[in-house]
Amino acid sequence: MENVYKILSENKLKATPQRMFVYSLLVKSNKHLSAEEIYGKVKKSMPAISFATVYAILRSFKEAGIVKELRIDFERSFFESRLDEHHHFYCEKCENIYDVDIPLCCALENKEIDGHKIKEFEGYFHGICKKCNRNL
Amino acid sequence: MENVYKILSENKLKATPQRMFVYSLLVKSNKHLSAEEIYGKVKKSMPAISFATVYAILRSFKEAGIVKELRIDFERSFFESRLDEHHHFYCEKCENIYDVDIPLCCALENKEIDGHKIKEFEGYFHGICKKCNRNL
DNA sequence: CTCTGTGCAAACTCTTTGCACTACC
DNA sequence: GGTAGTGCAAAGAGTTTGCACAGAG
Repeated sequence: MENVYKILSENKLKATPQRMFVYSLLVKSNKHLSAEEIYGKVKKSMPAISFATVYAILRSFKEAGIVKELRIDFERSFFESRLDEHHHFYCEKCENIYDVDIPLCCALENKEIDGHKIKEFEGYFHGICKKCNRNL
Repeated sequence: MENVYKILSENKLKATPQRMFVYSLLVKSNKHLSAEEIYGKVKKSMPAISFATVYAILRSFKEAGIVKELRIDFERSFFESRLDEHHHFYCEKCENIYDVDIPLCCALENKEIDGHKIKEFEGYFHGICKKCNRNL
């Protein structure tokens, strides 16, 4: 995980054990984790950690631009370490979030829409996932 | 507004003055309103209304499928009465939300992605709007 | 007349803040 | 050593709930 150390340092983030752990989690799990899930996982290794710290860490990551916050669910935020453009599918049955890797190109030709300058784009699909469809 | 009465009734929603008012608001303003904005506007005409009622009304509308809830902002939900597929642009400067009416077709060919069945799709753009760009 | 909707206050969830202590750099 | 990060408890924002009363059908 000296790689994690490097990423944090390069982004001017003090590489504390807590931060290293949280960032590794996000990279390894390669999924969308909620603050609560992160807290739960970190707590196993570092029982003293608090929710406030988890939130502080996630915020610092977000500000440094090394994680993204998603509001797919109406109740809580999810965080992911993937930074490249991709989209999300939310299954209304199992409530899982899947990455969607197709290009939704058409709109982004010149990074502009109705004169507004686009910095980011995310597509959000909503429906029933493959697995749940089979089990119907 | 006898039209509003009809829409509510058709959707098995008791047409109370509060509901008629809230629904008219959403249709007329033709924008994305937060619960707080709605509450503020309704209160002018019906000072006795409470937040709980606004939320109850919005929830009933959502369940009946006559409004949609958007989570564009990380802090609060917005509600809109437009039901057709369209997308949203969020300006990080003025925090305004603009409708985007281009088709983001490619993905939706057969209403399916990676085997997952798509019911809804929304594209979310994030950047600096035309107006704010001019004022930079 | 009945049953759903409304209004109020209090509860709940997720997230943030203030402050003292700790530990990276 | 100095400053930024951590841990704790308490506060804050948005939203929901429980319950009694009111009013739409």
